[in-house]
Amino acid sequence: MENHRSYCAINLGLEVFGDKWSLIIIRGIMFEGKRHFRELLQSDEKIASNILTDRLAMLEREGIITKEGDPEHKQKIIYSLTQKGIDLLPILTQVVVWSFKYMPIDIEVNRHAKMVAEGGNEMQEAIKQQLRKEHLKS
Amino acid sequence: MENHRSYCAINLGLEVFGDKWSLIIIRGIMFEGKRHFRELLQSDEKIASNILTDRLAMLEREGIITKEGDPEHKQKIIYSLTQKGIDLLPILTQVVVWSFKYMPIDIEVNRHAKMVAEGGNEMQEAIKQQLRKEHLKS
DNA sequence: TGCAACCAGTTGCATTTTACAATTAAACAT
DNA sequence: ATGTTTAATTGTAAAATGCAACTGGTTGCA
Repeated sequence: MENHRSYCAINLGLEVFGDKWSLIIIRGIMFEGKRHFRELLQSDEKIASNILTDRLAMLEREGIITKEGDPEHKQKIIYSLTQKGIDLLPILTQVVVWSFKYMPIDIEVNRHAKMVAEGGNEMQEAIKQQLRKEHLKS
Repeated sequence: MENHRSYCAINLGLEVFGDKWSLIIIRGIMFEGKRHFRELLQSDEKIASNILTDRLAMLEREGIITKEGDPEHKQKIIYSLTQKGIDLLPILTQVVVWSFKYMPIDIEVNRHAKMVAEGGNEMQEAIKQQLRKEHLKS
């Protein structure tokens, strides 16, 4: 049996990704095409390798990502999003929209984010479809 | 000068509300009509009073809430959302939508959340308008 | 075959944050 | 006057995070 702080919808979501790193990792996989540990380690925010290990395990446990060996490179591991992970896109998108309105955004650094934020629902659906193609094996 | 981990839009948002408590507090003010310290302390998730104090100060510093003395009760303090705080509604809404799809939601506990999640854009606009009326003095 | 570089972590330890419980000072109600 | 309510504060233990070094295997290349 799992132990939740409460069964409020907002809380249940926050229990999974309500921390400083989880959505940063999802961003890397979702928007920056990162699929390997080493790539995710290289973010501007400088996540520590033990924290990255911990969060990847948690995200896998929660069914948001999957891991598998890279058939081309026996020492590499490929991280993929599940549908549950892909469905975090609307949350990420709204974070971007809010930050564009209120935070000191570097427009150059956030070209792609700006596109997502301004692209509306059709842009999101296009991205989701692309992600399904690249991440879901079925 | 502020010290940001990075100037990525997603990161800048997470630096403000990317933790286990900030959005729980916003939820209390936004959806449960809580305006006093004591009310916010009474959530199901049982936030500790020192953490609540800390987060309220942070949210005020970030311009997401304001505090003012209650004219009716000199020992009470009223917490209000700013427009920046009200604009967190779409993020909260998407968290609710995601949790309804993937987490073990207690439907009874989340009647209001379900309404928000299913209400679409017009529902959100109605809520925003109501919040502006109750929280913004202008 | 030998060797350096690469990969996904792991380990140990210091620092920071959070949790928990008790306490406080001012304001208020009776 | 006295007890209650309010928004906190304080002290301390526990947990999470940050940091740097290290590991055991893999790969590319000479």
